[in-house]
Amino acid sequence: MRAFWAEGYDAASIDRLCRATGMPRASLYQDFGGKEGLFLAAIAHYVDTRIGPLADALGPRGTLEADLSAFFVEVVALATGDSQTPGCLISCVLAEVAGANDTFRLELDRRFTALEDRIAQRFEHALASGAVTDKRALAGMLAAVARGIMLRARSGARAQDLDKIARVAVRASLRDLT
Amino acid sequence: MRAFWAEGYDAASIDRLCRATGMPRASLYQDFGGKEGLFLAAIAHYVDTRIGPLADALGPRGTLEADLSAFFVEVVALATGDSQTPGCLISCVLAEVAGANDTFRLELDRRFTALEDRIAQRFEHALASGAVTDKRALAGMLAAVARGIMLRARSGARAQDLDKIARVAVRASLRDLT
DNA sequence: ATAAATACAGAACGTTTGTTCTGTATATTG
DNA sequence: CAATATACAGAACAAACGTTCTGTATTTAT
Repeated sequence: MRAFWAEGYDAASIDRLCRATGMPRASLYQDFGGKEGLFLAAIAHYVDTRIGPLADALGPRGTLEADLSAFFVEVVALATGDSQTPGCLISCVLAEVAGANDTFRLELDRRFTALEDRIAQRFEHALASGAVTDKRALAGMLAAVARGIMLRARSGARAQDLDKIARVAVRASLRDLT
Repeated sequence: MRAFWAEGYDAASIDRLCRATGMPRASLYQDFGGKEGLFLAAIAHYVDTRIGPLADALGPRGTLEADLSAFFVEVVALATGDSQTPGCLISCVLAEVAGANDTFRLELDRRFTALEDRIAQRFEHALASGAVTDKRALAGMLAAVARGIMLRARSGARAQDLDKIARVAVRASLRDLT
């Protein structure tokens, strides 16, 4: 997972992946069927271990504002926490290979949709069902900000600057609700 | 440019690039020095022909709201206009290879910063200099939304849904200004 | 027209790629 | 303990990679 994350899909060679996982080539092909299968397994592991906590921060635990802020704290931490793996495996790596590979494009769509659903669900909990705002569009907007933050981290942006962006997004989206 | 955009950096082979450009291999190496140089030239051409019009839409031409809306119309059009090249060459392709290549990471940072500067400049024009809002953070937030839209288009999202996200972002950011 | 320089098509280079195969060691099971 | 299956390390594979080279057209400039 970390090899794909740091270097990208094509640049991470089977040799390197074997060394990184401590896995013999034969077992890798036995267990995952090939590079594509290994990559999809890495994505699944990434979602379990990295995106999971991030979605959990949405709660509901506290106020809507507190939960959204906590979510973005996790986003920035994931994007900048390890200097060897800046950005997001899904937004920065899967998104590239999704251009020419239908399997990967569908996987990307599934993972993107899942996060938006999770954010929209938090809004459903917080707001009267008759609220004027389109909750799915609002969730999509916040997910877009999160992904933009991931991309910006890939270019080496400081966590402090990304935090500012996140705070603006949370405040603006809350004002949009009224 | 379109070959890199559609297939990604590594997947676009020199053979394919020669066929796509109608350029002999020797001339390609003569004029661009190699694959990296050709890719950087493709990025520059992309900025000139695709990002330029998008930045021009920011004006100032009309009201702040009208100019921001026009900007996002261009963003969505660029992201979804050609089904063979979904998303953004910079946000979807350059961002991946930036993980393992310092030249590309610096290039990514330069291009990202340039767009944020352009958006911030539009805010400087519209707002009293003493306004409470951090214009750079607000510009960074809108740039993040634009890049999130580019990513979402890479997964096959419909232009109609991306437009909704853009409208929410414009409205929320304007409310944040007061 | 003649000389110098550039442009070109394609073969050739050595690597590296993803994948499969071979033989041996290690577990597992009855 | 014996028989069978699994796991392993590394060789071997054809294919594709980025890059360089060779010889021949084509253009440019005097």
